[in-house]
Amino acid sequence: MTTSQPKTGRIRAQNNERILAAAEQEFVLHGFKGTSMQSVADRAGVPKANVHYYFGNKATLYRALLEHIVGAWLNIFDEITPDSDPRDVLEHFIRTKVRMSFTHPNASRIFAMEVIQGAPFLKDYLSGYLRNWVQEKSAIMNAWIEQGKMPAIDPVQLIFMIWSSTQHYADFGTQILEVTAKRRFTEADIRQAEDFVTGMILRGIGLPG
Amino acid sequence: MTTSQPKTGRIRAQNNERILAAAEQEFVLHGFKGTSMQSVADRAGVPKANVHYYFGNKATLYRALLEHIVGAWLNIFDEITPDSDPRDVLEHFIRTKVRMSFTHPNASRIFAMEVIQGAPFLKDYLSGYLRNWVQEKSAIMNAWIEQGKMPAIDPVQLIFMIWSSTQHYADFGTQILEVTAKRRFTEADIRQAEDFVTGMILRGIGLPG
DNA sequence: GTCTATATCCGGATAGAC
DNA sequence: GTCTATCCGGATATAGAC
Repeated sequence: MTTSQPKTGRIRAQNNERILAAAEQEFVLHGFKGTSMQSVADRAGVPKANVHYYFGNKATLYRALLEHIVGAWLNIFDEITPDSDPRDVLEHFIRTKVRMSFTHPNASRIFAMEVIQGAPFLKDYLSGYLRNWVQEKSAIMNAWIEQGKMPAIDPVQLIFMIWSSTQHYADFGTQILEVTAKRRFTEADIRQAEDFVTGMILRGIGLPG
Repeated sequence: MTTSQPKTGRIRAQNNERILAAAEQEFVLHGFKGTSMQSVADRAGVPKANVHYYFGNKATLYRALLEHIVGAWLNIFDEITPDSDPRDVLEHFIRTKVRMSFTHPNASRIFAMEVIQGAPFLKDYLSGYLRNWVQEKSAIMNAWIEQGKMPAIDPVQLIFMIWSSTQHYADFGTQILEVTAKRRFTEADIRQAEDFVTGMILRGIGLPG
């Protein structure tokens, strides 16, 4: 027979996905050290040896996951230019980040745990790419301020505040659910969070809608 | 002195402290599952068996640490009354929380990791004490709003935003240091963060200084 | 490519000497 | 009260059958 097995890596790609998805769950629940390859394999529905076959070892699997997450992150680090309207750009950025916190909470959580533990795998990313990104965006915001399109607000502090208040809905989602006595979030909850954070920050800057 | 050995548990109290301090470091760095009793013992400078002698098992040690942290937390959950001035109370609360993030970052980090992982040890605390606390404070803020002392802002969302933007300096301290290319935080950094967060939130509410 | 069986090591917990 | 020696379950990783 030519073969009943697709010669290319269709099964491979499928297993790769299954393992990464399972790893995401396990790493969120138990952290890097606390996660066992066996639990990842069980959740993915494959033998443990296959996880090693696909990813070699635990550190490589974890790194692959982080890269996957950071990669998706960078896509919403959209194009802001000095000619943009501050209110439009910031509102779009905030709403996107809030929504992502609700739709992809585990990505945010794994990133948060990595940073809380001292970013042993992501130090280079933080001091390299991310630092550069912050400097670029800060420069643009300072241009806005000089052009009188926005009051004088420290751009770096502003970026930290946007990150923290938006990611909170992912990282502390458990706390929010418990405190508000909900079982899960609805579309209305997402809208409410979006509106609240957007409103607070734009008024805080001095750019009310 | 009559004896060179204190007869009471002075050594015991001392060892207790050393072990708890070591545990705090280890749990922050490696999480609950990832922390070994051996590493805690090594950091505390005592044999591993002594950690078991003092705390029985890992879960009990971890619980003792969480209680210690949450206990310190509750003290700044100060007395807010309907007669208080919103601006004064909120400013005091925000400044205190920002400062605590810089002075006791590990407490915040352990709490954050616990919540991110689904709060397996703290669910009762979140759905019990903390939910109640949020309801109380929300009721007071709603009273302020009815009295016209403050614009109509959702108190629950406001509390989440204060938590997130203040704790960020502890939980994501590593990221902030890397992005700003600093080795550690100074008193000036703390003041700047305090002023920024206080200003943003008070203006966001509609209560500028 | 896939999975079973296993080598090797580490972690939690305790027994028992001092 | 303190610490050494040890038990045992479980984890990473791999060898080798299929």
